[in-house]
Amino acid sequence: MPSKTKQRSSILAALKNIDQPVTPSELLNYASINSPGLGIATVYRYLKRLVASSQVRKIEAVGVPPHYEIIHKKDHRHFFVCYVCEKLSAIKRCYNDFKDLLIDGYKIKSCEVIIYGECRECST
Amino acid sequence: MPSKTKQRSSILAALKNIDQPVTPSELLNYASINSPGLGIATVYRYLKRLVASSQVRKIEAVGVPPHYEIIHKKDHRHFFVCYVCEKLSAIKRCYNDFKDLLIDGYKIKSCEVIIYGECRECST
DNA sequence: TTGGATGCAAACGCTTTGCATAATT
DNA sequence: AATTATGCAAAGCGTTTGCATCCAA
Repeated sequence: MPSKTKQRSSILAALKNIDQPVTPSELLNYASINSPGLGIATVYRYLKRLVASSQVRKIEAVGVPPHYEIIHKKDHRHFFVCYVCEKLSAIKRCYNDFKDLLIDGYKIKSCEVIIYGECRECST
Repeated sequence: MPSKTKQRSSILAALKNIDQPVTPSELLNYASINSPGLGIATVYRYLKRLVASSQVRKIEAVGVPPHYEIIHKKDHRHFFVCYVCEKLSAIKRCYNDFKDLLIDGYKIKSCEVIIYGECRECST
């Protein structure tokens, strides 16, 4: 079953199943269930393609490693980083556009909002 | 003049003079003018302290290396990344808070907005 | 048979750390 | 004298790349 050419579909399926930001190594672990022997290089190579083709979003936040997640529509999302448990999570989809932030002559392609604080579990 | 213990003041002065997001190596170059022989390790070590003490903000955006900048008040800023020239810049200070994004039980400490697109120079 | 996909290991670049030295108190 | 700061070089770590192999068309 783990034919050597079905690695990409395992990676993509993993991304869709998780539907939350994940790190490359987390993705490797998850996708390896269906694709034993999958290499980290393949994960990185495919993620790069997916980002380039706007199927996947790369999220870089302070204090946590880069995360990746499936893009559903032309949405953007807000992310939350807890500085106690150091976890990154998507907090909601948001269809607001940020035209009020527009500056003359600048063309907005996408927008990323990252909120840092303390999550519910760590607040109590 | 370049006594071995005035390195930190050179680094801090450079950050204040620039007053724009810079990479560690850019900061090294700039601070080295007043502190020849300054090492990159000292820059990283001091930046870490400054971030920990909330004097400096670290900005991580997709496609560009991490940048650092002086924090002026309890402001937050919006950043713009041009995907053509691949430069990151601060576009304005913003004193809005993001209470509308608040979720029950979450405590917001800070918020970062990064806009990706095409800058004025690259649009023309 | 030709081109793309993959795993492995080496290479890479940024960041951190160990250690000896030097400055500060 | 003890503590802290520094430069250098080595180590770390995540990511990329070269290359031989494997698979698909």
